[in-house]
Amino acid sequence: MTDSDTLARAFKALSHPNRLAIYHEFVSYWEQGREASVDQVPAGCLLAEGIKRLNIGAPTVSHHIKELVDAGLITTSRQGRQMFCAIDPKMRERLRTFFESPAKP
Amino acid sequence: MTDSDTLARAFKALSHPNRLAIYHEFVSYWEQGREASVDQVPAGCLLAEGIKRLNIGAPTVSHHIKELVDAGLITTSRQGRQMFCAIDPKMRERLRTFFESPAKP
DNA sequence: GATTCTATTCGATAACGATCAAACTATATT
DNA sequence: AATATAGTTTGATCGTTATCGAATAGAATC
Repeated sequence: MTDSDTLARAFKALSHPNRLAIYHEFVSYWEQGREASVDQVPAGCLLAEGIKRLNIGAPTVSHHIKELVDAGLITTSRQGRQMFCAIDPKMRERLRTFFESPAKP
Repeated sequence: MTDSDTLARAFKALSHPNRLAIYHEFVSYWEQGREASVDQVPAGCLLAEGIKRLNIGAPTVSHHIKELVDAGLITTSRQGRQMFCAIDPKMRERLRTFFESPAKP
């Protein structure tokens, strides 16, 4: 897959309002945790407090998270029956530089 | 439209490889032109040399450009029968800051 | 081991989007 | 006026996707 396709795929993952909201929720946790050395966010916050406002079901959230993972935007791990999601800083930085001028595609 | 929807819409416009390529072509021209005080790019480059490699027809290019405009990523103007496209620097900057950490959504 | 909790997979549906060919509009050239 | 050029609109097709309910899987708790 070309670098251009990688970018397009990441943008596609962020192109849906609900998925963008989920990603942004993870970003918030991630930034809070930087000083506390916590870089992983329980996905439970999605189904419980966080994403409940989105009014979408669990299968849909699962689908969206898979898309974010496949696009390289986040990573996941597991502990027990909970899933943990973390922002992938490399992809985030790659996307930031794309919008820099002069661009480095 | 909320700011979040604005972002999602911009990402959607960039989520298709061909549209991303078109946008990026405009970015290249825009950056070259900065020193030369030229901030507008002839769309003719699309149909002629530039976008010909994409192997898509004129109606599709027109559709894609409209999407980029509607998403606020570029602006267009006209001189005679030619269309001119220019990057919208504000939206570009807005997207760049979205990927900054800490994020300012 | 039965139940509960968290997440995933499956199958279906309904909406959306990329693309094209054909027809059309507007501008420029002759 | 006739023709050519640049882009748009329309209508259709075909693939993709967001979403759900139901069923499933795995892990913790009782």
